[in-house]
Amino acid sequence: MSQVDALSLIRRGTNEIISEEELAKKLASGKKLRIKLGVDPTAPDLHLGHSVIINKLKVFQDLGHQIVFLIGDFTARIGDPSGRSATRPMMTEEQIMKNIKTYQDQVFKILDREKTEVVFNSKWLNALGIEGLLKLASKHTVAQMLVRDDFEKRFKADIPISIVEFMYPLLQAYDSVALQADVELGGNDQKFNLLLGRDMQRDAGQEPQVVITMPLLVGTDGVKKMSKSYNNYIALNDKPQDMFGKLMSISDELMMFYYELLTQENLDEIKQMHPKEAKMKLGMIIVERYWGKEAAENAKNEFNKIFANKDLPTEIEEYKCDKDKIKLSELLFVAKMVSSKNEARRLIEQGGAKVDNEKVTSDTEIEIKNGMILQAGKRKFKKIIK
RNA sequence: GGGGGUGUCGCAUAGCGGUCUAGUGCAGCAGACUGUAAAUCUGCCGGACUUUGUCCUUCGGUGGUUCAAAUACAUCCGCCCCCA
Repeated sequence: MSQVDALSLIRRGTNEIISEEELAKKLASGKKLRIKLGVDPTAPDLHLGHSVIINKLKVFQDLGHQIVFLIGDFTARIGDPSGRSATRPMMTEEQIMKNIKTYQDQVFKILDREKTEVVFNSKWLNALGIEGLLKLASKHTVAQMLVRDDFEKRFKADIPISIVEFMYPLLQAYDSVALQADVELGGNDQKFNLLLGRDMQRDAGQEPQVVITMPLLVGTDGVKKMSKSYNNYIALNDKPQDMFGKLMSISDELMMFYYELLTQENLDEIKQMHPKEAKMKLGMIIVERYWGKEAAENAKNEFNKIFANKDLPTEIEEYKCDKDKIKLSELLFVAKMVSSKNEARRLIEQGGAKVDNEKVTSDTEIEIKNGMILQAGKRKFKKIIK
């Protein structure tokens, strides 16, 4: 592949490349470049938002460069006290190890494991010691840190910023030095930290890394960035059907962004399609990527079955009930279809509860029949067995 | 170390002795409409029950004042600002 092609492939969907000339130069050197992505294993799973960057790593990997997947086990252990919430409880070693495992499982659905270098930043950060840390800190000023947009906003709004948060960018930048990264990828919100890596590498006498930022993927609500804490995310290990269903629930407008950031499809062609068809196709592409073609087909068929034809799902979770008669609200509650009996009563009053596809609008005692189907809202089903 | 603020239902805000389970917005849930879209509209949105009413539990923690406290007081904790 020519260098120009490679560059345009890399450029696709990116937010910013700092700088393109440097990247072109690095590519031209013919050297196998070291491409860094750092992730703190603070959440148990990755979602489509993360996958935007991982897909970009894949592009580099296919071009023959060395992917360095950095797991921030050290930084996770300290616990990033993000935003206004009080200090987050530190994560236990056990949690971190578990998260690391799932992270790897998910990342290697996209990347080639054999060709990926996995590193842990505790290796050099533990060795750094207080002296090393202070040395890093001494080269940077509070004013520099406050340049960072979110720090500045929070500072002005009198929202606390912990000292540890100030240290974070330093540690992340130091990771780049330790790894001698040629390129580092990150979300748009990481720009400051990534740039700091350049400075620190320069100080250390290294050639500064090229920084590539990717736009943040907007969550399924269509407003906020995709994040577990906003509960607007599609996890990479979501079941095929959930994944498909969540993708179908996004707005048409958002769908185009997803196409742009998550696929290689020709956007003009997609615009010609009926929105529903286009969304179906998107669902297929994404689900197939993580679960295979067969699972994707099944997810699509199941979707049509339940929502378009209003049929029952093929597989329904069972709940064993040993009573003969039970109040409907009670049953909904004990079968864990609602979180409280009041919620069950509300559901019933509003016509969201169905027994064997018959709407039940009063909370009466019902007879338990083996194999009867209980439905709460549009998407929750349980089969009651005796 | 001194001074001044502030802490309310998932989030943001209102309430500043009884009418407070607490108003509003966002989020969430259900229904209608649909393409399970989105937008819109309607209802709900602490828990329990012998359910049109009753009881229990919330306004950072604790303790007291009062017939009565989210509201006033004391104290502790967290956070912010100013001075040093």
